[in-house]
Amino acid sequence: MTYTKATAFDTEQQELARLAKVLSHPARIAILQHLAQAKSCISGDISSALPLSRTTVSQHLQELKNANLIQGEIDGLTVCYCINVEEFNKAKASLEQFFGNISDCCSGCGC
Amino acid sequence: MTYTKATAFDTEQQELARLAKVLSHPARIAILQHLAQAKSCISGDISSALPLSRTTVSQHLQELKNANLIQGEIDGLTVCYCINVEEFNKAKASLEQFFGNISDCCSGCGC
DNA sequence: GAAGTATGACGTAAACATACGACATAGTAT
DNA sequence: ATACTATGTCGTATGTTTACGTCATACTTC
Repeated sequence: MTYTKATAFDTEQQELARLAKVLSHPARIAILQHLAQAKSCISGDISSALPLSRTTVSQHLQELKNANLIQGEIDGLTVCYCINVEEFNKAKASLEQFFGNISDCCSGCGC
Repeated sequence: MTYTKATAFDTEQQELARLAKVLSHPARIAILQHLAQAKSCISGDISSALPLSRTTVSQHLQELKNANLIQGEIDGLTVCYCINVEEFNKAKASLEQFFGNISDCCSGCGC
C-alpha cells in the first residue's frame, strides 16, 4: 500500500482495513474455517481441500500468517498450521467494536 | 473477480469475503464512521472531510452503495448519504457469526 | 436561457492481488 | 549418498483496485 493514500487515515482506520483485507478472499475465509474444524491442520491437507493449486494456497497461508491470524509449526517434513486464538480474538473484538460504535451512533439521518 | 477462482468456493465464503473487501480500505471505514456521527451526510461534506479528491471519494461511496451498506437520496442538487442500518446490521451479524463459529470450534490444535 | 454548483460517469496510469508453473530447500527413507 | 516428499520462494501473466483529471448531467438562481 505505497501508492494508496492509506497513510493519510488514522491508525484505527488503517488497522480495521488491513484486517478486513486479510478476510477479503474466499480462500482465506475457507482456510480459517477449515483450520477451526479440521482434525489435522497440515499444510498439504489444507491445499488438497481447496480448489486452488498448492502454490496459491501457500501464498494465502503466508498472508494469514503475516496478519498473525494463524501460526505454523514445522514438524519434520510437514508444517502444521493452527489459528492463533489470541490474535484471532483480538481481531474479532476490534471488528465488533467498530460495528458496535456505528450501530450505537447511527440514529438514521434526517434526509 | 472474474479471473479469480472465487466461484469455486461456497456462497457463505464468497459473501463474507465480499463484505470484508468492502471494508478493506481505510477511506471506506472512515466514510462509515463519518456517516454514523455526522450531523450532515451530504456527499460534498464527506469528500471535504477526507484526504482524497472528490472523485475518489465518490467512487468509494459507490462501492459502499453497491454493497448496500449505505444509501443515497437526491435532494435537489445535493445527495444525502446515510448508513443503511438494516443491511449494516445484517453484515454485522454475519461477520459475528463467522468469528463466533471459529472461536467456538477452535480448540487449539495438537501440533 | 445563461451561469454557476453538486454530482456521477468515463478514461487511464500506476500499484496491487491472484494464480500457478518451475525451482530451491530440507527432511525422510532406502 | 540417492531418491523421494512436503513446503516455501521466485518469476510472471493477467486481472483488479486506487486515484484523479476531465467531461456530462441536472438542478438552482439570476
